[in-house]
Amino acid sequence: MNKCGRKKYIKTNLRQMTMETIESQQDGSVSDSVAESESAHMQTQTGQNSVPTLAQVATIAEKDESAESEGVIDSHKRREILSRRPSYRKILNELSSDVPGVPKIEEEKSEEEGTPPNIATMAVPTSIYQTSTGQYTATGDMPTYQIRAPTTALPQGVVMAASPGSLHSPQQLAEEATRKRELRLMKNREAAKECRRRKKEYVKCLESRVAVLEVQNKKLIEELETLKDICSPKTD
DNA sequence: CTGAGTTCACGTCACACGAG
DNA sequence: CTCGTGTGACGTGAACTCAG
Repeated sequence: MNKCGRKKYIKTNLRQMTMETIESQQDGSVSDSVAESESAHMQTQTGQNSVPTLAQVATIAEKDESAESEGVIDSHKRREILSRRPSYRKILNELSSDVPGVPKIEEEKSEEEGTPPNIATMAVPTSIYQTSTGQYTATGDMPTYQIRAPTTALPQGVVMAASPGSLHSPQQLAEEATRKRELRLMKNREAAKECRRRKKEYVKCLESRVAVLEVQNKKLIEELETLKDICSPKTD
């Protein structure tokens, strides 16, 4: 518990710092160009994933003090700023159109398994699911939509759609609402997993691109030095 | 060994955005 | 306009590392 508290403290402050950086970058001119957005986006990414150094943490602590004196900063405003950035997939796909070496992130859905596309999100989970209300396994206290859903490729929403005419009593309506919510949560769960996978892929792509560009840069510098040597007058 | 710090993966919520 | 999807943000737990 304390662990988490501390961790949250650091994480939250780091995030805040990152956001402040973004805000200061975009200050006055909310970026409408892709390039600007990209840089801001990248900062967030690295900010989120990198480890704060001691100095950073110290800075964070200082910032936190001032932040406390200011009170709670409008998180909605930050959200707005952050959410206007293009998704990393868009960025990468734009990059890939410019740079041939950069692969696109497509909705391949691991086609090597040869599974129909609509099965991907529907793969009936055999592992334990965790919800905010507790845990339930595939064999245990499963949500109704999983129990009833046959293992077909049909989306569960379709499978479980109750005939509209049969939903009259408040209880049935409540059940339907719960079922819809569970379904949405399950889909979102899967979507989040897929999203993280793509994000990792995206980061790897960027890292490899950096490596390539560094090599390229090094070569160009060497070439420049060589040319300088050739062109420079050999007096002395 | 233990506590603190870090990293990673996950589930959920909120929201933007595109399709119909 | 509504709905479904993608993704950033957030909170959490587990696993790992490391200094004392």
